[in-house]
Order: sequence, then structure tokens, then C-alpha cells
Amino acid sequence: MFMEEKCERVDTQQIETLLQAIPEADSISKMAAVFQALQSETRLKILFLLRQKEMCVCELEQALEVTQSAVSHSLRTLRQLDLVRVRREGKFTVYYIADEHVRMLIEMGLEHVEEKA
Amino acid sequence: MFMEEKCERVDTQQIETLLQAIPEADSISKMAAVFQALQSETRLKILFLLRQKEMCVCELEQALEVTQSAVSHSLRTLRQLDLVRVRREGKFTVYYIADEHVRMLIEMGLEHVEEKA
DNA sequence: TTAATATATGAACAACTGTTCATATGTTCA
DNA sequence: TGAACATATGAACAGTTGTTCATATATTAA
Repeated sequence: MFMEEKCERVDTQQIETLLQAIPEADSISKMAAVFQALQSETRLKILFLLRQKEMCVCELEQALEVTQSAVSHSLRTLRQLDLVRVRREGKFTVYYIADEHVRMLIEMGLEHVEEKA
Repeated sequence: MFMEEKCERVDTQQIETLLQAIPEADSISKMAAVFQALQSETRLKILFLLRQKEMCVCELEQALEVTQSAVSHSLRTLRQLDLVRVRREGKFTVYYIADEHVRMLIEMGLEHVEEKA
């Protein structure tokens, strides 16, 4: 079996081994979706707000100065990835951070960027 | 000073306080950039590979099955955000994970998605 | 020098994202 | 009931991203 020529550092056998040790395609794909959700400033702000206190949509709307529709769309994205969860409370829909994991994630991200300042 | 009408749960004063407690705009913006970088499957795979062993561009190219150009562009993004760092080694450019923080970040992301499986 | 190898960069294009607008659904209270 | 409030959803559009192709730069060895 012929192997394409690569630079002399490449050890095809070793690369194979390294590839087997990375998470499976499905996990990578889901992770990409999670980080994709965290890449929006609006959604980050939502998480930093919810980190302090669970809130309904209209509270978030007021805090963020975007339309109710935009907040709702953002919340759906976060909800679908289980980054936030939801609870009905009469006519209000109350959102809150899903778990400690999510808190850690945004904490790590924040520390990374503040570290360099 | 007139306040727009909002739903009865909104406490304008409290919202103001919550807003002051979220990271400043510049940090949010930088965080968004970091998560934006982590949202690409190619870049995630690069990080999961580098987590095991520092590698030069052509090793990554072989492992990932995308063009050398694509790898290089991805590495630049990661480099600019200080997620990976670089070292010259003769004619090779060796990339490696910037610090333990970055390892934690991808670890958290992975745990979050695997937790639900 | 020059040729070969390794990496970086710019342009261009298809694919995707976030927002708004318009509208639908769900809930409460009169 | 129905009117008012709270939230969700679909369509559409501008802006952004990731890839490839073509080419430039950097390093080594001859």
C-alpha cells in the first residue's frame, strides 16, 4: 500500500494512534455546536446574567437592548444544547443555567481572556 | 425620567445592578472570539491532537485531511487568541497548546457533551 | 547561488449566523 | 369568552466564516 510523501517528521503509524485518541466525530461535532453557541456576545451576556439570577425573557430583553425575538432565538439555541433550562411560572418563562459545568465553561473562558490583560 | 413599560417581573434597578456585575464589553468580546475559534471542528481536532503531542504543520495536515492552507489558516486563528503557541525548529514550525487553561476549556466542553450520552 | 521543502497569506466563493419584522401560540384575568 | 400580556417561530437579509486555489516567504542543503 502506497503512502503519499510527507515531510520527514511525519510518522504515519503514530498519527494513526493519535487520531484514535481524539474524541469520536459525534462528540467533536456536538462540542463545536456548544462553542458555536458561546461565540455570540448576546448569548454570553445572557449566561452572565443568568449566572447571577434566573430570569424571564422580558427581563433579559430589557437588560440586553435587543428585540424580544432576538432574545427568544438566542435562548432556544442555548436550550437546545442544554446550556440553559426552562421553567414555566404562570405567564412567565423562567430561564436558568443548566448546571455547574456551564458555569465552569464561561468561567474558564473569562479567565483565559482576563489573564492576558 | 420616564421608564418604558415592561412586564411586571422587571425591576429596572435590579437589572442595572446585574448588568454591572457582568464582565466588561471588551472581555465579552474577547471571549466570543475564543469560543468562535473553538467552534470549528477542524480547530477542535487540532487542539485534541496537540493535547497529546506538539506537532508541525505537515503532521497536522496529514492527520486532518484538509489542505495545508486550511491548517495554516486555522492555526493562525488559534495562535492569535493565544490558544496555541509556536516554536521554530529548523525548517519546521512546531505548534503546541498554550497552557493548562486551554486544556481545561476543551476538557469542559467534552465533558458537557459526553455527559448527556 | 539555486532547488526543494515547509509554512503563510490574500482573494474569492459557498455556506452559515444573528438580527429584525411579522405573526402565531400560550397564559391570565376581567 | 375575549383582550392583554408573554413568548416562540418562520422568513429574509446583511454580515461573517472556512475552505480552496494561487502565490509569497522562509529555511535548508546542494
